[in-house]
Amino acid sequence: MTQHDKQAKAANIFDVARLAGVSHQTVSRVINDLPNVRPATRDRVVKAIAQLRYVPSPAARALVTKRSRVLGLVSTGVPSFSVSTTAVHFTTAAREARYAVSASSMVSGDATSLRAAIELLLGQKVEAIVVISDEREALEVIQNIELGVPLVAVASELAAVREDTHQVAFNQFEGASLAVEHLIELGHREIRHVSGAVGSMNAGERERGWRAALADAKLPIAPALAGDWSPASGYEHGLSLAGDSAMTAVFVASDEMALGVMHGLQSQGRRVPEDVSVMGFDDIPLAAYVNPPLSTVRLDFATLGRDAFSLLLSVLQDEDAADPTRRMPALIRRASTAPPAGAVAMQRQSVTGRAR
Amino acid sequence: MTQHDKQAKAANIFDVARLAGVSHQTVSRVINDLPNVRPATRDRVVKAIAQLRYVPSPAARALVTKRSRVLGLVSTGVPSFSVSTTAVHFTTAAREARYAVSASSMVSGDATSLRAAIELLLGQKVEAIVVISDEREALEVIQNIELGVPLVAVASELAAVREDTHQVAFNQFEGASLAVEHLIELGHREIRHVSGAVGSMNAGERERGWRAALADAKLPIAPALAGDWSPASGYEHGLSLAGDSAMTAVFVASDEMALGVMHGLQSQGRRVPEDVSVMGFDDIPLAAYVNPPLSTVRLDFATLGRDAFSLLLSVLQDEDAADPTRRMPALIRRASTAPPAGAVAMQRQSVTGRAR
DNA sequence: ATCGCTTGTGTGAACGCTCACCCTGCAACC
DNA sequence: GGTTGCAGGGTGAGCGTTCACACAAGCGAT
Repeated sequence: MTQHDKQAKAANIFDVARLAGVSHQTVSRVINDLPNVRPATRDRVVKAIAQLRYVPSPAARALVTKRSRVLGLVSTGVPSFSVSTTAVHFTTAAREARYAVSASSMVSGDATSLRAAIELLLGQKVEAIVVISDEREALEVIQNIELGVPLVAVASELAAVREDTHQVAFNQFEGASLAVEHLIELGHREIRHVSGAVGSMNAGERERGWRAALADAKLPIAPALAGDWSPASGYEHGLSLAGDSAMTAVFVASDEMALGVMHGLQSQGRRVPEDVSVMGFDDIPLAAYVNPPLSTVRLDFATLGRDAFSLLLSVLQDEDAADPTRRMPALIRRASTAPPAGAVAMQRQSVTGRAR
Repeated sequence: MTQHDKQAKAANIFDVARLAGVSHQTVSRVINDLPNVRPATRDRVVKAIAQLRYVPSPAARALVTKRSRVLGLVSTGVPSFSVSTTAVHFTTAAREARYAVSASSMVSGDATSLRAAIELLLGQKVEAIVVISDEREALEVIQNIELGVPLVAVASELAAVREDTHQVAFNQFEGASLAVEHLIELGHREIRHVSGAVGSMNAGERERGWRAALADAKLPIAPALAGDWSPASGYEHGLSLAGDSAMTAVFVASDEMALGVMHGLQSQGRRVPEDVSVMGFDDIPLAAYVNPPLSTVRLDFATLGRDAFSLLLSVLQDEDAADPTRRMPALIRRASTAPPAGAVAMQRQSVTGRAR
C-alpha cells in the first residue's frame, strides 16, 4: 500500500493560532483579509500559515457561510470548437476570480441526464449555474427545474429564455444577415441555406437571418435544407445541391457543415467559388486552410465565455443584471465566395486566405 | 431585488428526523444506505426526505468524512477535438459514479497559471487530479507540486511520467508506425513528416513512430518539419513541401495540420493523392469530408476519457493500479493516400469517403 | 435463570471554520 | 478627570454531518 505522503495531519486554524500566539479568530481575520489586525500580528500569522502549509477547509467555510464559491457549468452536445472555446474561457475567468467550476458536460442533452447533472450540481450547493447549450429543449428542461440559484444561459434565442434566466449571446440573426448580404452584394440571386440541427437555437436564428436578408432584397426564398451540424449532413446536402442549377450560392449554418457542402459540390464537379459560392458560420481555425478558404462569419467565443462569467458575477452580487447586449459577429471574406458566373461583381473581393 | 424563491430555510437532518419520528442518526443511516434499519422505519424516513425536499449538505459531510467526492480536472491548450472529447467523456463517467468534476482549463499551460489552477483545486480538497495535457512541461510542473492526492495523467510519453503518477494513453508510437507502414505499402520511398508542437509528448511519440517505421524499412529519413498543431503551420509546410520533388508522401502529426498541408500543396499545383499522398492523425469528424478525404489514424477519445476515470476510481479504492495498457489506434484509409505516380500499388485501396 | 449475541435505534462529540459579541487599552474629548 | 470611541484582539456558539459508542429488546444457548 503506497501511503500517500501527506503530512500526518493537515493543520487547522487553531494550529496556526497557537504557533502565531494569537486566537483562531485573528487567524480568520488574516486569511479573510479583514481589518483590525496590526501589521506585525498579521505577519506572524502569515508566517505560521506558510510554515504549517495551512489551507483553509472549504467544507468548514461553506458549512458556515452557506456559500460554496463553486459555479456549475452544464454543456451539451458533441464537443465543438464553439462550446469548448466558450467553456475554456469561462473557466479561466472563473479561476482568476477564485471561483471553482464544477463541470458537467454530456454528449446527449436528454432530459434524464440533464436532470441528473443538475441534481449533482445542486447537491454540491453551487452558487449559480451556467448552461452552454444550443438545444432549445435542454434549456427548457433546466428552466423547469426548481434551481434555487441564478441561471445564466449562453443561448441565442430570446424566446426560449425565461425572465429570471440571465442571458449572454451573439447576435446570430444579424450575423447571418451579414453573410447573406455579402452574397447578395456579390450578385447572387438564388441563395440556398443549409440549416443546423432541428431544435437548435443558433440554427433557428441563423435561418431567420438568411430569410430576412433575402426578403429585404426581395429575392426568392427556397425551403431551407435541414442539416444536423455534422460535416456528413453538409456533404449530403452538397451532393443534392449540385443538381440545383438555378442556385449560385449557399449559406451554410456552420463551417463544419460548409466544408461538407463544398466537398459534396466539388465531388459532383461543381467548382467553388466559380460555379457556386459557399459561405460558412463560426470561423473555426480550419476555415482559412481548406480548398478554397472559406468565407464565413466570425464569432468571438473567448469573449463570450468571459462575458458569461462577468454576467454571472454581477448577478451573484445582485448588481441588477448587466447589459444584455448581444455581441456582433464579423464578416470574414475568403475565397469560397465570388460573383456568380457572368455577373459583374459589385464589390472588391479579397482572396487572401487569411483574415485579420 | 428579485428574491430567489428558495424555501425559507433548507431542511437539515434533524428536521427530517423529527418529521419521521426517529433520531438524526437513523436518517443518516438511511441516506447512506447502511443496514440495521427496519424497512418500515426506512420508509418513513424516505417519505420525510421527499416531503421536505431534503438534500444532505456536502460541506458538512466533507467536513467530517474528509472526502469531498470532487475530482480535479486540468487541461491545457487551445480547445481541440481530442482534449475536449476526452474531457467530456471523463466528466460523463464521473457523473455516472456520482463524482463531481472541478474543471480548470487554460489556453496557456504556463507554470504560473498551472500552479494557480492546482492550488485552487487543492484548496477545494479534490480527492484526485487528472491532467489532460499534451505538454511535457505542464506535466512536469504538476508533478513537482506536492499534491497530497493521486495524479492521473492522460499522456503518451512514458518518460515524462513519474512512478507515482498513474497514466492512461494511446499507443501513439504504434499508431504512427501504422500510418507510415501504410504509405510504405503503397510504394512510397521518400516519406516526410510534419511534426506537432515542440514540447508535445504526442508529437514526440508520433515522430518516433515515423522514424522507426522508416528505419525498419531501410528508407531515407529526412529531418522532420516542426509544426505547432495549427492548420496555419501545416499550410506553411505544405507550401515548402511543394518544392520538394523527391518526396511523394507526407505523414502529418495531426489532421488539422494535414488539412493545412494539403491546402498548401494544392495551392502550389501539387495534386493529392496523385502527386503527393497525405496522411493525418486523430480522425477528426471533418477528415472524411474534405477534398480529398483524409487517410488518417483513428483515436478513440471517448474510451480514453472513460478509461481515465476508471483508472482514477481504482486508484482511489487502492486497487493497486489497474492495467496500464495503451489503447491501439486504428488505420483509416481514405482518398488522400495512393500509390506514387508510376508505382504499382501493393495493396487494394478503399476510396470511399467514410470509414467504419 | 443467566449469559451472550444480534438487531434496531439513540446520544453526544467531533470536524474546522465564521459570526456575533465581548473585552482591554489608549487617545481624544468635554 | 471622567467619558467616549476605536483599534486590536479574544470567546463561545453554531453550521449539518458522521463516527464511536451506548443501550434496549429479543432470542437462542448454556
